[in-house]
Amino acid sequence: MHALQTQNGNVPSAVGGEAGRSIELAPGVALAGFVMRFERNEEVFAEEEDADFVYKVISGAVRDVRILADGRRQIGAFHMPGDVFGLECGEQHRYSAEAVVDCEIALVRRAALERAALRDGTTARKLWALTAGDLLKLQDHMLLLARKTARERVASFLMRMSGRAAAGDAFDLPMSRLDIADHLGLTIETVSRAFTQLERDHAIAMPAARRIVLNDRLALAEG
Amino acid sequence: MHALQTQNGNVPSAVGGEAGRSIELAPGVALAGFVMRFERNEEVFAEEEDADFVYKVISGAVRDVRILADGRRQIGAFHMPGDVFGLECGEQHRYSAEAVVDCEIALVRRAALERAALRDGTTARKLWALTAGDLLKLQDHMLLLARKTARERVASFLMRMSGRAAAGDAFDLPMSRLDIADHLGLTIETVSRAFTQLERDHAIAMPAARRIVLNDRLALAEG
DNA sequence: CGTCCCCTTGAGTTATTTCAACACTCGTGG
DNA sequence: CCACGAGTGTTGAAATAACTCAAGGGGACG
Repeated sequence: MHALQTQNGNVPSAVGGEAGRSIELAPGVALAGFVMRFERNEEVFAEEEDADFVYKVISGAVRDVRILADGRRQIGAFHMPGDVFGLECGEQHRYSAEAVVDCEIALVRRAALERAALRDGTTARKLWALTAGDLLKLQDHMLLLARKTARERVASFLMRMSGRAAAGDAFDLPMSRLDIADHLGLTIETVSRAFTQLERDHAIAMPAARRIVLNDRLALAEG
Repeated sequence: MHALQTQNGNVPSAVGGEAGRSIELAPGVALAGFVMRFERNEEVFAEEEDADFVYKVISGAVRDVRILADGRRQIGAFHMPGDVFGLECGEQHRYSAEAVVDCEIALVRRAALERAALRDGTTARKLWALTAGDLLKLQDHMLLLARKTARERVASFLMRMSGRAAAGDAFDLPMSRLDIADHLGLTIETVSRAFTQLERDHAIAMPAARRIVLNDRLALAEG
């Protein structure tokens, strides 16, 4: 089975004891689970795989990926530390999830979560709130994909990835230009040019390709 | 308050008795509600409005709309008869909903639904399933917006709107080319050209601008 | 030191948008 | 009955944003 044996033959190492470490999936919703390490580019779960677990990023970053028949790739979202992902209402995952960099990820059995939700209305509501939160984020992203220019898409992306970083703060992007392009519906070249252009316009500084310093005026470029 | 008094001063007419008509929101989840008529282009609810009701299309069609500061418009989804919409986890609607054509829409008080869900785990799960279903649809739409060509977007859209109609069947689109464009992230001209092109290639026939007859080969154009 | 991977940049191409004109339908009112 | 205007859809021509193809730079690592 997958969580203990990935398709590429790796055996991700369990950390913190297989048994009963408490994982907080939402405020006030903590269940027994365990933590595993995943290497850069390792698959956390695959499309069509049974959704037996729910996941939470402890450290690192995760992308979820879907592929069109002819190879076109789309990254639906990046999951950062603290984010819960892979929570499905149906029986199977509809997309695959991969570690962007080396990760620690907590796993909770979905069956346990479902039981808790069925017993307790408050837990059920928080579960629903998780899915509803994903929906809200996706709605914003849809607007970005449908109506924003390349420059605006990259600016919006940087604003989101900066998290609580203020103007003047530096932060690191864990993902490659290709990942960003596949998330924003662009090509790597267009993403690269947008970065260059934002830097030229003093909306950001780039001490390194993946290290970003924000300027106030980036917010204006968001559209 | 909105459901009884819309922003444009109209008073939508209640139908079937204000009190206690039973509305089925999901299989096995039926609550007391009432039915109202909305005219073409009338607002069902507004962005930022308190989400006091959950809605179900009885007849007609509804679009949900979000507007960017500079006027760019995006239609997140069309809701057809049988679809539930406007179900929020938070307190406010994040987008507005408008009648595409004259509609009959059932309303259920959200408070009643929340109470039912809190009491009964099965109801809570079905509520969650509704939101999760919206999320799945939106994920497909995201892929369309991010990675498909204009022709593929229109073909995919027609496949979805055709519902159970088979090749050779005709069906009517309730919405304008502008609505379609704003749903697919295109301009009206590009949408119009894609229709013309699909007809020229015998993927569809168009007895009228909004009346479509499918051909098998439309599926190939989907991408 | 060489190789691989990732990122950037330039030049030419293309899909889509923009701007403009025109056709069609449907009410309304003369 | 016809003229008129508003709303909607189609088409053409020019402009442009993003893509494709191609080359080269730089860091990490064996």
